[in-house]
Amino acid sequence: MPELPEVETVRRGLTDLLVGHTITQVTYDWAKSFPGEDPAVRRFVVGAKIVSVGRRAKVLLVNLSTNYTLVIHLKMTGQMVYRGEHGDFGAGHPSKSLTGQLPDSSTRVIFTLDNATLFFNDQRKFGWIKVVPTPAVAEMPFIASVGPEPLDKNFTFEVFKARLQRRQRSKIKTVLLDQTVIAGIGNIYSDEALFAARIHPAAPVNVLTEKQLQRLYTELLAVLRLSLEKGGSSDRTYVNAEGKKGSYLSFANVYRRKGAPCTRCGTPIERIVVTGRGTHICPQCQVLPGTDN
DNA sequence: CACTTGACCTGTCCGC
DNA sequence: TGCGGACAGGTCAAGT
Repeated sequence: MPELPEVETVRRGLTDLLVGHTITQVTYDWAKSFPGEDPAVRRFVVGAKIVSVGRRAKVLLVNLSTNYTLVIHLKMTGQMVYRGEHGDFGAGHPSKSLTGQLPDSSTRVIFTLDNATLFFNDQRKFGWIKVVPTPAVAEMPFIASVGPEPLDKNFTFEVFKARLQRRQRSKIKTVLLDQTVIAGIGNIYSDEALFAARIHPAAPVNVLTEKQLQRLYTELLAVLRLSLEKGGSSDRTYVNAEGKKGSYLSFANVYRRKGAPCTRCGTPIERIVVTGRGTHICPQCQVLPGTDN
Protein backbone atom coordinates (compact mmCIF):
# COMPACT_ATOMS: atom_id res chain seq x y z
CA MET A 1 0.00 0.00 0.00
CA PRO A 2 2.71 2.49 -0.66
CA GLU A 3 0.92 5.77 -1.35
CA LEU A 4 2.36 9.25 -1.74
CA PRO A 5 3.97 9.58 1.74
CA GLU A 6 5.50 6.10 1.59
CA VAL A 7 6.88 6.50 -1.93
CA GLU A 8 8.19 9.96 -1.09
CA THR A 9 9.91 8.54 2.01
CA VAL A 10 11.58 5.89 -0.13
CA ARG A 11 12.57 8.54 -2.67
CA ARG A 12 14.30 10.63 -0.02
CA GLY A 13 16.10 7.61 1.37
CA LEU A 14 17.27 6.45 -2.03
CA THR A 15 18.45 9.94 -2.89
CA ASP A 16 20.72 9.99 0.15
CA LEU A 17 21.98 6.45 -0.39
CA LEU A 18 22.28 6.08 -4.15
CA VAL A 19 23.12 9.32 -5.88
CA GLY A 20 26.62 9.27 -7.31
CA HIS A 21 26.93 5.50 -7.20
CA THR A 22 27.20 3.13 -10.13
CA ILE A 23 25.14 0.06 -11.00
CA THR A 24 27.54 -2.76 -11.77
CA GLN A 25 25.16 -5.68 -12.20
CA VAL A 26 21.43 -6.50 -12.29
CA THR A 27 19.82 -9.89 -11.72
CA TYR A 28 16.14 -10.79 -11.53
CA ASP A 29 14.01 -13.86 -11.00
CA TRP A 30 10.61 -12.71 -12.23
CA ALA A 31 10.23 -11.44 -15.78
CA LYS A 32 7.18 -9.32 -15.05
CA SER A 33 9.15 -7.42 -12.42
CA PHE A 34 12.02 -6.38 -14.66
CA PRO A 35 12.72 -6.30 -18.44
CA GLY A 36 15.94 -8.25 -18.07
CA GLU A 37 15.97 -9.35 -21.72
CA ASP A 38 15.75 -5.80 -23.04
CA PRO A 39 19.13 -4.90 -24.59
CA ALA A 40 18.72 -1.42 -23.11
CA VAL A 41 19.43 -2.94 -19.70
CA ARG A 42 22.90 -4.10 -20.63
CA ARG A 43 23.66 -0.92 -22.56
CA PHE A 44 22.09 1.79 -20.40
CA VAL A 45 21.62 0.38 -16.91
CA VAL A 46 24.68 -1.72 -16.20
CA GLY A 47 27.56 0.71 -15.76
CA ALA A 48 25.31 3.74 -15.35
CA LYS A 49 25.65 6.21 -12.52
CA ILE A 50 22.58 7.25 -10.53
CA VAL A 51 22.16 11.00 -10.88
CA SER A 52 18.87 11.67 -9.06
CA VAL A 53 15.74 10.01 -7.71
CA GLY A 54 12.35 11.56 -8.46
CA ARG A 55 8.73 10.71 -7.86
CA ARG A 56 5.44 11.31 -9.65
CA ALA A 57 2.29 10.13 -7.88
CA LYS A 58 3.21 6.67 -6.55
CA VAL A 59 5.94 6.08 -9.13
CA LEU A 60 9.67 6.28 -8.36
CA LEU A 61 12.01 7.61 -11.05
CA VAL A 62 15.67 6.65 -10.73
CA ASN A 63 17.49 8.80 -13.28
CA LEU A 64 20.71 7.44 -14.74
CA SER A 65 23.73 9.08 -16.32
CA THR A 66 22.91 7.32 -19.60
CA ASN A 67 19.76 9.43 -19.94
CA TYR A 68 17.66 6.40 -19.09
CA THR A 69 15.33 6.13 -16.11
CA LEU A 70 14.27 3.21 -13.96
CA VAL A 71 10.53 3.70 -13.56
CA ILE A 72 9.42 1.82 -10.47
CA HIS A 73 5.93 1.08 -9.18
CA LEU A 74 5.78 -0.66 -5.80
CA LYS A 75 2.03 -1.37 -6.05
CA MET A 76 0.98 -3.02 -2.78
CA THR A 77 3.93 -4.95 -1.44
CA GLY A 78 6.95 -3.60 -3.27
CA GLN A 79 10.05 -2.51 -1.38
CA MET A 80 13.31 -0.87 -2.43
CA VAL A 81 15.77 -1.81 0.27
CA TYR A 82 19.40 -0.76 0.40
CA ARG A 83 22.11 -2.74 2.12
CA GLY A 84 25.55 -1.25 2.48
CA GLU A 85 28.71 -3.16 1.85
CA HIS A 86 28.98 -3.96 5.53
CA GLY A 87 25.82 -5.92 5.10
CA ASP A 88 22.73 -6.53 7.00
CA PHE A 89 21.92 -3.67 9.32
CA GLY A 90 18.31 -4.82 9.38
CA ALA A 91 19.24 -7.88 11.38
CA GLY A 92 20.54 -5.74 14.21
CA HIS A 93 17.18 -4.04 14.55
CA PRO A 94 14.64 -6.83 14.26
CA SER A 95 11.83 -4.82 15.83
CA LYS A 96 12.28 -1.99 13.36
CA SER A 97 12.75 -3.99 10.22
CA LEU A 98 10.45 -6.16 8.17
CA THR A 99 13.31 -7.55 6.22
CA GLY A 100 16.03 -9.76 7.64
CA GLN A 101 18.75 -11.31 5.58
CA LEU A 102 18.43 -10.38 1.91
CA PRO A 103 17.78 -11.63 -0.66
CA ASP A 104 14.74 -13.50 0.61
CA SER A 105 11.81 -15.27 -1.04
CA SER A 106 10.20 -11.96 -2.03
CA THR A 107 13.29 -10.58 -3.77
CA ARG A 108 12.60 -10.03 -7.50
CA VAL A 109 15.47 -7.84 -8.66
CA ILE A 110 18.95 -7.26 -7.26
CA PHE A 111 21.00 -4.20 -8.26
CA THR A 112 24.64 -4.55 -7.38
CA LEU A 113 26.24 -1.15 -6.85
CA ASP A 114 29.84 -0.11 -6.50
CA ASN A 115 29.43 0.21 -2.75
CA ALA A 116 26.25 -1.65 -1.83
CA THR A 117 23.29 -3.73 -2.95
CA LEU A 118 19.76 -2.59 -3.72
CA PHE A 119 16.92 -5.12 -3.46
CA PHE A 120 13.54 -4.83 -5.14
CA ASN A 121 11.34 -7.08 -3.02
CA ASP A 122 7.70 -7.69 -3.88
CA GLN A 123 5.76 -10.45 -2.22
CA ARG A 124 2.74 -10.28 -4.48
CA LYS A 125 4.58 -9.55 -7.74
CA PHE A 126 2.23 -6.72 -8.74
CA GLY A 127 4.98 -4.15 -8.79
CA TRP A 128 7.29 -3.53 -11.73
CA ILE A 129 10.38 -1.76 -12.95
CA LYS A 130 10.58 -0.39 -16.50
CA VAL A 131 13.65 0.94 -18.28
CA VAL A 132 12.72 4.04 -20.26
CA PRO A 133 14.67 6.81 -22.02
CA THR A 134 14.41 9.76 -19.65
CA PRO A 135 12.74 12.12 -22.16
CA ALA A 136 10.07 9.47 -22.83
CA VAL A 137 9.02 9.15 -19.19
CA ALA A 138 6.66 12.10 -19.45
CA GLU A 139 4.90 10.41 -22.37
CA MET A 140 4.21 7.16 -20.54
CA PRO A 141 0.40 6.89 -20.38
CA PHE A 142 0.19 6.81 -16.60
CA ILE A 143 2.54 9.77 -16.16
CA ALA A 144 0.91 11.79 -18.92
CA SER A 145 -2.58 11.40 -17.48
CA VAL A 146 -1.88 11.68 -13.76
CA GLY A 147 -3.35 14.62 -11.84
CA PRO A 148 -1.55 17.32 -9.84
CA GLU A 149 0.66 16.60 -6.84
CA PRO A 150 -1.34 17.51 -3.73
CA LEU A 151 1.71 18.72 -1.77
CA ASP A 152 2.85 21.13 -4.49
CA LYS A 153 2.29 24.71 -3.47
CA ASN A 154 0.35 25.28 -6.69
CA PHE A 155 -2.26 22.82 -5.46
CA THR A 156 -4.68 25.38 -4.06
CA PHE A 157 -8.24 24.85 -2.92
CA GLU A 158 -9.43 26.24 -6.25
CA VAL A 159 -7.39 23.63 -8.12
CA PHE A 160 -8.72 20.88 -5.85
CA LYS A 161 -12.31 21.96 -6.44
CA ALA A 162 -11.82 22.21 -10.19
CA ARG A 163 -10.36 18.69 -10.32
CA LEU A 164 -13.32 17.26 -8.41
CA GLN A 165 -15.76 19.01 -10.66
CA ARG A 166 -14.83 16.64 -13.46
CA ARG A 167 -16.52 13.84 -11.54
CA GLN A 168 -19.62 15.44 -10.01
CA ARG A 169 -21.74 12.33 -9.76
CA SER A 170 -19.11 9.91 -8.55
CA LYS A 171 -18.58 8.88 -4.97
CA ILE A 172 -16.06 11.14 -3.30
CA LYS A 173 -13.80 8.30 -2.19
CA THR A 174 -13.68 6.87 -5.71
CA VAL A 175 -12.69 10.28 -7.03
CA LEU A 176 -9.94 10.72 -4.44
CA LEU A 177 -8.49 7.35 -5.45
CA ASP A 178 -8.52 8.24 -9.15
CA GLN A 179 -4.91 9.10 -10.02
CA THR A 180 -5.99 11.19 -13.00
CA VAL A 181 -7.84 13.53 -10.61
CA ILE A 182 -5.20 13.92 -7.88
CA ALA A 183 -1.86 12.12 -7.68
CA GLY A 184 -0.77 9.76 -4.97
CA ILE A 185 -3.82 9.12 -2.78
CA GLY A 186 -4.69 5.53 -1.89
CA ASN A 187 -6.95 3.71 0.50
CA ILE A 188 -5.33 4.78 3.75
CA TYR A 189 -5.26 8.53 3.18
CA SER A 190 -8.64 8.74 1.48
CA ASP A 191 -10.25 7.07 4.51
CA GLU A 192 -8.35 9.24 6.97
CA ALA A 193 -9.03 12.50 5.14
CA LEU A 194 -12.74 11.75 4.76
CA PHE A 195 -13.03 10.91 8.45
CA ALA A 196 -11.20 14.07 9.48
CA ALA A 197 -13.47 16.14 7.22
CA ARG A 198 -16.56 14.25 8.49
CA ILE A 199 -17.66 13.24 5.01
CA HIS A 200 -19.17 9.88 4.09
CA PRO A 201 -17.00 8.16 1.45
CA ALA A 202 -20.01 7.19 -0.66
CA ALA A 203 -21.34 10.75 -0.87
CA PRO A 204 -21.50 11.95 -4.48
CA VAL A 205 -19.26 14.95 -5.15
CA ASN A 206 -22.20 17.14 -6.19
CA VAL A 207 -23.92 16.97 -2.80
CA LEU A 208 -20.89 18.27 -0.92
CA THR A 209 -21.07 21.83 0.34
CA GLU A 210 -18.34 24.41 -0.13
CA LYS A 211 -17.56 24.09 3.55
CA GLN A 212 -17.19 20.32 3.32
CA LEU A 213 -14.91 20.64 0.32
CA GLN A 214 -12.81 23.17 2.22
CA ARG A 215 -12.48 20.77 5.14
CA LEU A 216 -11.62 17.89 2.87
CA TYR A 217 -8.91 19.89 1.15
CA THR A 218 -7.40 20.99 4.44
CA GLU A 219 -7.56 17.54 6.05
CA LEU A 220 -6.23 15.75 3.00
CA LEU A 221 -3.11 17.88 3.00
CA ALA A 222 -2.82 17.50 6.77
CA VAL A 223 -2.89 13.70 6.75
CA LEU A 224 -0.39 13.52 3.90
CA ARG A 225 1.98 15.90 5.69
CA LEU A 226 1.65 14.10 9.01
CA SER A 227 2.32 10.75 7.40
CA LEU A 228 5.36 12.10 5.60
CA GLU A 229 6.64 13.38 8.93
CA LYS A 230 6.12 9.91 10.46
CA GLY A 231 7.83 8.09 7.60
CA GLY A 232 4.61 6.72 6.13
CA SER A 233 2.31 3.85 7.10
CA SER A 234 3.48 0.29 7.63
CA ASP A 235 0.43 -1.93 7.56
CA ARG A 236 2.12 -5.15 6.62
CA THR A 237 4.99 -4.93 4.23
CA TYR A 238 5.94 -1.30 3.69
CA VAL A 239 9.49 -0.34 4.64
CA ASN A 240 11.70 2.55 3.63
CA ALA A 241 15.00 2.37 1.80
CA GLU A 242 16.75 1.31 5.00
CA GLY A 243 14.27 -1.50 5.60
CA LYS A 244 12.49 0.30 8.43
CA LYS A 245 8.79 0.83 9.08
CA GLY A 246 6.87 4.09 9.16
CA SER A 247 4.79 4.99 12.19
CA TYR A 248 1.82 6.90 10.76
CA LEU A 249 -0.70 4.14 11.44
CA SER A 250 -0.47 4.67 15.17
CA PHE A 251 -1.97 8.09 14.43
CA ALA A 252 -4.71 6.77 12.13
CA ASN A 253 -8.27 7.38 13.27
CA VAL A 254 -10.17 4.86 11.15
CA TYR A 255 -7.93 2.85 8.86
CA ARG A 256 -7.74 -0.76 10.07
CA ARG A 257 -9.52 0.22 13.28
CA LYS A 258 -12.77 -1.68 12.76
CA GLY A 259 -14.59 -2.09 16.07
CA ALA A 260 -12.33 0.33 17.92
CA PRO A 261 -13.93 3.46 19.37
CA CYS A 262 -14.02 6.61 17.25
CA THR A 263 -11.42 9.03 18.58
CA ARG A 264 -14.00 11.82 18.32
CA CYS A 265 -17.25 10.30 19.62
CA GLY A 266 -16.53 6.77 20.84
CA THR A 267 -18.79 5.02 18.34
CA PRO A 268 -17.22 1.79 17.04
CA ILE A 269 -15.53 2.22 13.67
CA GLU A 270 -17.17 0.24 10.87
CA ARG A 271 -15.77 -1.37 7.77
CA ILE A 272 -17.89 -0.98 4.64
CA VAL A 273 -17.21 -1.51 0.95
CA VAL A 274 -17.17 1.46 -1.45
CA THR A 275 -16.56 0.68 -5.13
CA GLY A 276 -15.04 -2.63 -4.17
CA ARG A 277 -12.62 -1.09 -1.69
CA GLY A 278 -12.47 -1.83 2.01
CA THR A 279 -13.45 1.46 3.65
CA HIS A 280 -13.37 2.58 7.27
CA ILE A 281 -15.78 5.09 8.74
CA CYS A 282 -17.28 6.35 11.94
CA PRO A 283 -21.00 5.83 11.32
CA GLN A 284 -21.78 8.68 13.73
CA CYS A 285 -19.39 11.31 12.38
CA GLN A 286 -19.68 10.47 8.68
CA VAL A 287 -23.31 10.48 7.63
CA LEU A 288 -24.41 9.91 4.06
CA PRO A 289 -26.46 12.93 2.93
CA GLY A 290 -30.11 12.03 2.62
CA THR A 291 -30.05 9.56 5.50
CA ASP A 292 -30.86 10.25 9.11
CA ASN A 293 -28.69 7.96 11.13
C1' DC B 1 -19.12 7.99 -20.94
C1' DA B 2 -19.64 6.43 -16.05
C1' DC B 3 -19.20 2.84 -13.35
C1' DT B 4 -18.22 -2.00 -11.84
C1' DT B 5 -15.87 -6.26 -12.00
C1' DG B 6 -12.01 -9.22 -12.85
C1' DA B 7 -7.15 -10.03 -13.35
C1' DC B 8 -2.63 -9.83 -11.65
C1' DC B 9 -0.20 -12.60 -7.08
C1' DT B 10 1.03 -14.40 -2.35
C1' DG B 11 0.66 -14.53 2.58
C1' DT B 12 -2.22 -14.22 6.54
C1' DC B 13 -6.11 -14.93 9.16
C1' DC B 14 -10.55 -16.99 10.44
C1' DG B 15 -13.86 -20.62 10.95
C1' DC B 16 -14.76 -25.44 10.78
C1' DT C 1 -3.73 -29.82 12.63
C1' DG C 2 -5.23 -28.96 7.98
C1' DC C 3 -8.11 -26.79 4.57
C1' DG C 4 -11.00 -23.60 2.13
C1' DG C 5 -12.15 -19.11 1.52
C1' DA C 6 -12.07 -14.17 2.42
C1' DC C 7 -9.14 -10.47 2.44
C1' DA C 8 -5.33 -7.13 1.59
C1' DG C 9 -5.46 -2.84 -2.37
C1' DG C 10 -2.85 -0.10 -7.14
C1' DT C 11 -3.85 -0.08 -11.77
C1' DC C 12 -5.37 -1.66 -16.21
C1' DA C 13 -8.53 -4.10 -19.20
C1' DA C 14 -12.90 -5.69 -20.16
C1' DG C 15 -17.72 -5.73 -19.40
C1' DT C 16 -22.41 -3.49 -18.32
